[in-house]
Amino acid sequence: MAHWLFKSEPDVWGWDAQVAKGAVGEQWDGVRNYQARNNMRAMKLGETAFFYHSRTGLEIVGIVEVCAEAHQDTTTDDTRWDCVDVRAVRPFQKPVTLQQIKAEPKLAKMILVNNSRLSVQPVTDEEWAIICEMGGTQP
DNA sequence: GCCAACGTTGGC
DNA sequence: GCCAACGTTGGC
Repeated sequence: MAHWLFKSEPDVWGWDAQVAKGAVGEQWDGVRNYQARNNMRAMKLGETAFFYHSRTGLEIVGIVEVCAEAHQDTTTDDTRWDCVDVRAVRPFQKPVTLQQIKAEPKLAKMILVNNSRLSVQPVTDEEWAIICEMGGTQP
């Protein structure tokens, strides 16, 4: 199973808001970038992803899972834009900061480090395992 | 709040 | 099809 990473500004949509949605989850709407959209289209039900707080958090705070595969983003009539639904799975015991990620040589290839502007991105199995360990949670 | 990096738009 | 202009993102 593939792994992913979602970014959001916590002021707009943060981990707490995601948790409040419970098992039903919520669509990851508002993405208006083809690369990010294509990544969401590639997601399969049950695949897991990191939840990253950008701009005012700069840390990975928990894990979400895909609970509905790609469908039309209902916040727009523009049929180009799809999104998946995600629900919170569990928080990290300890958030993993961008600084920590940058300080770990094995994570130097992460898109998060090299293309900070892509809001939905793939994560390799190795990166997934390392970051889960850093966050004190099961992969 | 600033500004570099990036993606998109639109005139030619 | 090119590329300058513009808008947005996100780390600092």
